[in-house]
Amino acid sequence: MTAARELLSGPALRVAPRLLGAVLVSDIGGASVAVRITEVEAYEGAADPASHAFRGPTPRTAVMFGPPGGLYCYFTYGMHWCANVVCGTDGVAAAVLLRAGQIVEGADTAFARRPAARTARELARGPARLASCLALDVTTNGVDLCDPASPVRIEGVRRRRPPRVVAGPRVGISVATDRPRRFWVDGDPTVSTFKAGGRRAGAPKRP
DNA sequence: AGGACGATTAACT
DNA sequence: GTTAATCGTCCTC
Repeated sequence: MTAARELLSGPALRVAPRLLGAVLVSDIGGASVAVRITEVEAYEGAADPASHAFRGPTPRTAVMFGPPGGLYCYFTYGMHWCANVVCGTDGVAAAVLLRAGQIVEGADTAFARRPAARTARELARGPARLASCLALDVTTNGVDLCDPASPVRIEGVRRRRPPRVVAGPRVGISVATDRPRRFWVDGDPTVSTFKAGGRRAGAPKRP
């Protein structure tokens, strides 16, 4: 196994903070776009009711049950794609959702793919925005991020989490809030706005 | 075969 | 602060 894949293998809670600062590179449609990851979320498999893999493997979640280093892309809300890095080993479904990042290469292409973006910092601020900047969709589902021949690759995965990492609750999730599973680079302007527990910013749910 | 809903975003008031 | 857009997936007949 390659060193990079080794670093991507293991429980999502351990791999997730490691991805902060790593760079995802996409070579699609003749253009190269790269994003430095600034915000992620950990999704475990059977033990995590918020995970797509919670109810066992399906055609959609097959990649999540595959080898670590895979790219799991899924379609949501009838219009958006989001992307995960698969990290589970031995048939255990686990993945890290890529929530936000800073475009470090191919900004012109990213702007062309995201006409609504007015500034560079909002290009990849949010999981669906990040995916669209890199043209991640059904055609990239399951690609091996550790294969130099892949159209999408990951570089610079660290052995330990970088400095200034903060943890908190996942976004858009109202179950399994027992512990923080979202990690981001503190103070980074590309990190998405915080929305806890399945509702928009505001007071926590009261019984 | 039918229907509810979502790991979201953009555009509103 | 609120809400529409829009459709694949999965659960329930």
